[in-house]
Amino acid sequence: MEVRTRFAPSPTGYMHLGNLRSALYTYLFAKANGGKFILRIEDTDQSRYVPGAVDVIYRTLKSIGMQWDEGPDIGGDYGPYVQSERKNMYLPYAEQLVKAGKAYYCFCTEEELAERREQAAARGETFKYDKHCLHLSQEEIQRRLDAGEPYVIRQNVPEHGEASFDDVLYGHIAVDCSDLDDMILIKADGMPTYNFANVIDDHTMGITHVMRGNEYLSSTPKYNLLYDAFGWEKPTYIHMTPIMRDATHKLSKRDGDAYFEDYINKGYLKEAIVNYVALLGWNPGDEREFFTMDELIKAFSVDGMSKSPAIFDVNKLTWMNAEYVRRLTPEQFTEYALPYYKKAGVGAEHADLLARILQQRTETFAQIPDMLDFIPQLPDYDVELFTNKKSKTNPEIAKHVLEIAIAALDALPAWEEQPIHDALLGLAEKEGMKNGTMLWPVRIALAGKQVTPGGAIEIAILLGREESMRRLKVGLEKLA
RNA sequence: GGUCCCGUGGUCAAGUGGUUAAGACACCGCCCUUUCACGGCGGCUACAGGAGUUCGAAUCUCCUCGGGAUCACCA
Repeated sequence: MEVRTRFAPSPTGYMHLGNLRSALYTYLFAKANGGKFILRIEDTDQSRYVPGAVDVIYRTLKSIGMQWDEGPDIGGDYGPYVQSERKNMYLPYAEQLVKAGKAYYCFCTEEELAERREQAAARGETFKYDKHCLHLSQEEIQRRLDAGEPYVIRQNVPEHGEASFDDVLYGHIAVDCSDLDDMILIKADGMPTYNFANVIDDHTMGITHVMRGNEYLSSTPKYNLLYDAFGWEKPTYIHMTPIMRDATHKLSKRDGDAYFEDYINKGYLKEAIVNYVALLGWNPGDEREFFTMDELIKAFSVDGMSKSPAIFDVNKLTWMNAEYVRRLTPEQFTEYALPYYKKAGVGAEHADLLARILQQRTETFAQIPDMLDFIPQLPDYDVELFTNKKSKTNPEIAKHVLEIAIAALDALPAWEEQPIHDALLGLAEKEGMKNGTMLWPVRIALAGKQVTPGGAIEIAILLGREESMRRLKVGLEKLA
């Protein structure tokens, strides 16, 4: 039988990393088994409607290479794929259950329920619906229905016995039916509850493997009761762990860094995010850490999925992103970096050089403006910077170095890397000093900061002859 | 609170009765070096606790503790 999995997000306008990972595993599982990956939009809660939110889902999934085989935009044999367009499918199924005695009409109002719930709480008990309306006579039910009284349809959970299901990861999970509540299937407005809609949708769409968040672990036995009531074949269940912010909290929107978009905006590469997230809660069984989408499909297996939640470590994501950045071609690097050069006020005329010095030290592209901040304007720096033990420099030595460096550079016919390099290093040799002793003061004078991407020579090129000479002289003045 | 799930270093994790308990990130040190970074080498740190079963337990069982989920006419 062909494997069919589904990703069923609510359109909120953002792609939560936890959802992204669930979608990814769901996709990988389908593809690893030669199956189909279906996209279903769960938009029944119109109060949460966000314009354009569905497009965010489409765009994000597509951009990371997760193409669905059936979905709202491309159709398929099991449509419609938007839940709000399926809304009149559910009631008949519920009525079928009522006829079979597996569900029943309930006329208890929300107010009554709330009151009984309060009373139960006062006694320190957990409220459970008492099947009051199950015992209504056929005549009374019909009379109240005819009278147009509002009603819901509830699942009739057996009073005794066991409800259970088998999860690929968690194994056999069983609960006593007496612990289960008669959950509402159809609401007073005629719409299905999420739980019911899910069962119906998954079955009618031929979903063979239901992969979803861990939070459904405790309600799944009830779902299986429904499958049994219908006489349907149950899907295989695979419940997935959440991504955590720390040991006790899920990654949530309140943290401001729970969304895929957050990281894109911070200058992370989408491939790195996907790669990292894939490894949070799954491992390939070998030492590999870097995967393209195709490689993930080949390597993916449920065996590698973790049963315990994983804490999101931005440190490791950043490391992985840096690895991806280094693997870019210089041209690709420049393409990504360009907006950040602009932000820094740095032109792209030395793009090759910039890529050469920046690529090895860029963890996220958002770091670039800070790294280049000294280029548009010389920072106001302290002479203390000319002192460096390892390079064996101090203000006195620096003064001498700058004097001879200015003379030597001034005499250069061309402002190019090789001549500058030869001039400066030649000078160091002639003076009998370490290269560092020669180059430290020059770099400090050129950049006005202690840490720079690239060395004195690269910076001289980036600044150009005129600005470089000016800055060297400013440095000399500071030392006078 | 009831029910269910989870528990190997700071983090991700390998491990399925016999291992010096992998590896990666982070951290620390050294080397390289034109600062930083990259790169190379090395180091630190873990089986939640307790009973059992067994010749032998991170691995099996039970209890305790810790954490999470769920108990809606929300999805």
